[in-house]
Amino acid sequence: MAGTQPKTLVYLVDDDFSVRDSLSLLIESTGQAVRCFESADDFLNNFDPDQAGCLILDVRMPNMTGLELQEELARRDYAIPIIFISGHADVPDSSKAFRAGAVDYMEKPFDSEVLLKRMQEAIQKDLDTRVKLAEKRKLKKRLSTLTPREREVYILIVKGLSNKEVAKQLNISNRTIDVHRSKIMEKMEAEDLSELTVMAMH
Amino acid sequence: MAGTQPKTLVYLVDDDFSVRDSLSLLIESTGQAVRCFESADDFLNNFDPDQAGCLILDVRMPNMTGLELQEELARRDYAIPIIFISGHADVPDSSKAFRAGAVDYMEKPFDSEVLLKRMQEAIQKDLDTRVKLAEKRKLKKRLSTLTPREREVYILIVKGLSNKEVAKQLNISNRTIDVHRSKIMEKMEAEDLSELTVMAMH
DNA sequence: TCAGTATTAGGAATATATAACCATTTGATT
DNA sequence: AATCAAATGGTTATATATTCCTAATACTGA
Repeated sequence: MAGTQPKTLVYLVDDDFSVRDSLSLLIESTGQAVRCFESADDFLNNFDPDQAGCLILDVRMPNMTGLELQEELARRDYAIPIIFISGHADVPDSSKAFRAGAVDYMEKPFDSEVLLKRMQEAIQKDLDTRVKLAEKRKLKKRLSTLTPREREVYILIVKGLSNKEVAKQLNISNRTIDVHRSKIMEKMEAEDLSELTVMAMH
Repeated sequence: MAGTQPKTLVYLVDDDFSVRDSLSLLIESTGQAVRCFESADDFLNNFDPDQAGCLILDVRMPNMTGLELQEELARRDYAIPIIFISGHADVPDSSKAFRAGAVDYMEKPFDSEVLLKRMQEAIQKDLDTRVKLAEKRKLKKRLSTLTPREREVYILIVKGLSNKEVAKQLNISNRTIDVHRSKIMEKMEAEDLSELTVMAMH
């Protein structure tokens, strides 16, 4: 089938070939697909933003470091969970990574079991994030189909106002609110007020 | 006035007197109240769980370490934001602290400005958490006043079912649902269905 | 210019929710 | 035994929401 992707993909970025080789073998032994990159730029030019998974990232690399790549991804609003691997103890780097949302920051050599556990955690985190993001986008898309006036009415309705109160607030007739309301329910694909209220909370 | 507390309080736990002395001076210079403890046990025996603020915590201490204190507080469901200060670079400790929710892990000597910034961030985080927690408790308390049957009806109502549908589902008359519904709205202190729905989402 | 959409509004019929009365049954507490 | 809360149900009336019809005005894009 065209466009078929593995369910999840682990990106592994490290300038050291032997690390890429051994880690990719380790990860693939669990049945998890991996794609290796030898530099941050290599990753930036070839990763697929729509692919769910996680990023295992070396801290020290020539040109762009792992932390710089983390910053760049944040600038692009690409929130893939990152597990840092570092050959040298560096508390400030670790703090920076974690404060920017890293899943973990592990020193080499590290326990393979722990890495695989973190990897699973990171992948699950990404899947959860993507589900929520998809929901949000769907709602945003529906919201964008509302006319300006409908949006005004929408806001007042989910605040809990009755049609009558909305009519008074906007100084137009009840009948008009009825029309707006039914259009809103239709466009937002809501069955009832509860659904609409839940949508409005995101 | 009896029971008056400073708005926020910074707990400072470090076995080194000179650190307690200089840091408490630094923090108090910003107008922020501080309370010092020379050990984790000293803190555990004397802190006030109802006091909003944050915890600045030394990692290495005799008896109970900072990380052990963090674990103990987690066991007690006491989620005060923690800023770790450490004299020795230790990436595994840093990772452990962050993964357990620490706000930061700073190496001595550190920039005073950064510490004060983190402190403000941590205090704000605690205030936010406490507001949300208070909301949750309020709703939980109201929920606990519902009878079992009312709770059943409540769940179906916030799912978006109409009274009629709830009646059919529970196989009782519409009238009874009317009664339950009005009791529920009264007990939950909700003005309208929207409010009830919002409450149910927490 | 024509077609479509947005915003406005009325009437009428139906469905649903809310409030104010009522009463019965059951089970627990005093 | 008396009392109370919980759950049940009925009647009546009013308020509100939903759906069906209608149509005027204004603005926008083909």
